[in-house]
Amino acid sequence: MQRTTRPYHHGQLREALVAAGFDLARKSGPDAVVLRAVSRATGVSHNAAYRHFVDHQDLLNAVADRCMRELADLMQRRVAEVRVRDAQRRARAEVRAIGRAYVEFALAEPGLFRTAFACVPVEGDDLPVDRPPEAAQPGPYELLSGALDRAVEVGLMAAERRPGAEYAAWSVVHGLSMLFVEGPLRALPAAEREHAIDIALDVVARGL
Amino acid sequence: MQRTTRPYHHGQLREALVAAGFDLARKSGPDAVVLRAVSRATGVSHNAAYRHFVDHQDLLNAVADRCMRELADLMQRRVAEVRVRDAQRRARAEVRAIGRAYVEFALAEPGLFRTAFACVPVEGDDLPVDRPPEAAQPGPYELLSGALDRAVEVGLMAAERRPGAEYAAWSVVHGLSMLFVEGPLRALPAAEREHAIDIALDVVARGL
DNA sequence: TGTACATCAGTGAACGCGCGTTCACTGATGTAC
DNA sequence: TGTACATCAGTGAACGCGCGTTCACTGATGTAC
Repeated sequence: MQRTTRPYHHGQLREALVAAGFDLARKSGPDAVVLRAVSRATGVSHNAAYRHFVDHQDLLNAVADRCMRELADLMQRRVAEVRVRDAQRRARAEVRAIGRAYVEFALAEPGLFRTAFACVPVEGDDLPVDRPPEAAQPGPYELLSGALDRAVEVGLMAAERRPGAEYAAWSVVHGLSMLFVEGPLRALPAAEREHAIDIALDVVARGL
Repeated sequence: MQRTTRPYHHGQLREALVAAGFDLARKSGPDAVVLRAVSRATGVSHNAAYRHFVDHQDLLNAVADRCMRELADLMQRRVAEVRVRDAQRRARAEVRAIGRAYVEFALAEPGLFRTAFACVPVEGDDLPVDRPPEAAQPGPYELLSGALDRAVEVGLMAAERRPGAEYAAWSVVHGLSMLFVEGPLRALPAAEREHAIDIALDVVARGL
């Protein structure tokens, strides 16, 4: 791939720009994902990007999408690691793994986490145009909903408790993440932080 | 106060600048609280502010403090409105009022809410220097902790559940606020949103 | 009561920065004949 | 197989913007004598 003399036509410029934006987001959060810096990092003039994105916002959306996908990937990986036989205990472990993965991601990759939520297309809104390939992959919300559905199927959770449960679960992990990543709890010692996360997840698990 | 010819010395410039910043924050969030706009709104040259703040950051901190105080005020007002005799039910209603007030504030004043958390001094960190007058007033965290303490005193909540309970409660309301104010749920219809809030608060109440 | 003077609280012009965006352009590529 | 030409994907210079911050300054105020 890496040639000594880069050809005039890059060939994968869009992907390269998004990747560069992703790196910038990881290091410094959403505000660092600016057109000029992204072009600079890709080694391309700063308006080449306009061949692939209509806008700065358009680029930021693409980067945010990738951050969101990264979060979903971690959640799926953590769910796949669950090694429990008993169906009910398994369902419980999976929901918990999803919640923990959410917070784990936020703490391990604050820049990506903040970028993922910096400029998301609104949930449930009709997507702008055709984007079937990546829309097919389940996002964090779908993963959580699926896990809760399984908890009901398996008898772990009462069916009448199911509607709206995802909002409660999502809120706790999102709140924990925000408070620890960029909120007033960001300086809490790691041990105390882990304890707080455990307690919060317990409370929700008990409430559901 | 309002004289036709403003005297050269403003007299209350610091307060006036913070007030202008507060208005800007209310309308357009933390990013709108910039030195020049604040000075402009106050009718003063854009570096007069340097007589009262060392920095742009310093000004933003002062505005954020005021936003946080506004949030705490609403919480206190909502708690004061609770009209329940029975001690246990009262404690429960107060905790709930605090949680609801938090989300209510975020939804009614998204700009102030975001500003309050845009650049908060870290919780538990030793405050920069001498600021005894406003440090005396209880912040949102203190109000919540107090309400939970009362729930234990009154026998509503088991004492062994108390440690860390504020993290769980805070996380839910903060998560709800973030998801609805600037997160992926910001376009949820109001009715569904209220329902989601109720359910999430129920879940936590049951879990505690 | 008057006055010199230090100090405080503003002003106005200017600097440099990085940004998004637009313009006219050039180099590379694909395709119809 | 060759060639004209439309189209695509980059370049480089420039514009205008608003910002934070600094500089030398001036007007107002308080205080020692």
